[in-house]
Amino acid sequence: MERPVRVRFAPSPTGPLHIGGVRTALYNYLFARQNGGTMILRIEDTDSTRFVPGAEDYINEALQWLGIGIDEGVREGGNYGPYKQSERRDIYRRYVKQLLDAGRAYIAFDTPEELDAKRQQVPNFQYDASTRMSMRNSLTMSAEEVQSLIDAGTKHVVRFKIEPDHDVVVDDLIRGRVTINSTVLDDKVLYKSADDLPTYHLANIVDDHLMEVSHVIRGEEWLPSAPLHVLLYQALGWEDTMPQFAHLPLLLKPDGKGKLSKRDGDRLGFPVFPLEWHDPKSGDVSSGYREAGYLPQAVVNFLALLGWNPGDDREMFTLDQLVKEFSFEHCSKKGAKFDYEKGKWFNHEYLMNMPDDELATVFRPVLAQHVNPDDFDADYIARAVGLVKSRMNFVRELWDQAGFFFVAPTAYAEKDIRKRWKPGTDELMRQLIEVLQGLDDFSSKHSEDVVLGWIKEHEYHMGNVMNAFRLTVVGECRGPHMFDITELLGKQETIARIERGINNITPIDA
RNA sequence: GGCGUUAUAGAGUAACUGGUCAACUCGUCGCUCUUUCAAGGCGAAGAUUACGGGUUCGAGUCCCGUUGACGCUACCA
Repeated sequence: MERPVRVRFAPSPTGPLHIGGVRTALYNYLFARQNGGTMILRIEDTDSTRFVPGAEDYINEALQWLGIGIDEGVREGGNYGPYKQSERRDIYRRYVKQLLDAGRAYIAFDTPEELDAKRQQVPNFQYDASTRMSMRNSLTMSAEEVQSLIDAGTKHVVRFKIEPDHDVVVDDLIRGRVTINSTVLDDKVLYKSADDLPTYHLANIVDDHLMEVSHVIRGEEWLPSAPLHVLLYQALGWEDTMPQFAHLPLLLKPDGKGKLSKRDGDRLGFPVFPLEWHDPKSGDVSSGYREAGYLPQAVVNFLALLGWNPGDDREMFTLDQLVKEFSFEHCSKKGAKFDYEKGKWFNHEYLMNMPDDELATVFRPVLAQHVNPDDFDADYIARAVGLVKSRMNFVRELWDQAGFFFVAPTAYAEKDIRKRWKPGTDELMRQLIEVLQGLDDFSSKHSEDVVLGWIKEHEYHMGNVMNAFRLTVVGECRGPHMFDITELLGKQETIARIERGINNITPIDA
């Protein structure tokens, strides 16, 4: 009964991959890797009306960025292709015919308009055993009549014929045994007339069977249709190899109610997509985690913990560690409100723990927006970044914190001038230049000793001197340890900045 | 409306098959370090475990009911 583990992530190319979809992909990947199994990427493009160009590439790029590797798919190939549903029409037709021949499905001629009208006049109308005999279908018409309509090119769909009053059981790896009575299920359309393609339900079951999928790991929104899928497996005679199901809790809006959506990102100011997305139709741009300065490891770690836990207090995990630790037993059943603040914290942690030279590499593109990075030594950039990394959550914020290492201040914070630059401060700074000028060793430790000694000797006010000093060098009163800054800047540049400050800063009367 | 899922501090989660003051992280607030801003360290506030019954010596953990939330209810996935 033990089958090789084969799982699939099966998104629709109807837009950018949603962050909730990313998590589903991640869990599939973790489970596959953990069991030495295969991760399949199947493109479910059976809704031709919602197809969005570029969406498929986006999915591939996003998964790649996050390190979620695919073993079989449109790009990767494999022995179970094609991996795009629109290229599997003939396969689906074969099984629709099988169902039709076996009397498990039937042809229906009711138009969408007729169905709408029916739903208008009959409250809670459902196309099922109780109503199907009053509709226009192959169950209520003669074979000749049906054939002639088909020959005349009349649009029609194929519906699954559900026998009422059967308890359908779904054994879910996360939720346990779920039982639904077949009476509440409707005769789902399996094959659409509109675009000559199957619906999700049929395509899904056929593909999962043919691709020998062992575990279906998907969002909770599919739980209500899982019984239908079980019935389909039975009708097709595939019950013995039916995959095991695991329905994941949904990602909810951080504040209010409902599923996390694209709009929440716009409204609350955080990305809900892994990568930036330019909508080809509307031209709208949606922000992405990558562009916002997130590290893929941080996004993966953050997402993994939304709906799963290791069973203890640990929360920092690499992808490989997650592969080892993941389990359905520790998946939560409750929808998780999207906690963006915690996401920021994860990114902060990852950034903090990154070696300075690596951080400098990620920072380079941001730096290039302001100066030419080649004008600076790689080591210089790394050290500058290392000094400020504790005070940011995103790579782009590195410029706000470390910009003064690359461009001398041209403006000075008014608030700080008001507080720290009094009449006479310029004279103090001239003396400071003298002191610094005399230093042969400009290291942080040594210059600190000397300058502090000088301040004590003259009984100057420590805060006033140091902050005025900082003002000339940084442009405002914030940043890392003062002498770490001057060590990196060097003697010449430090003194030049003090001089510039003396010439450009004038006291503001309170 | 129907069906299903679900319910532990503001948020994410712990608490093995019922047994010490319900734990951890994020966030919030305070203190500390410091020449500044962070980080770090220390600490605080915050939960009658949705509500109501029951079983039991004992229930967040078991049973019944109620309510809320979420999902599905398309020729969308």
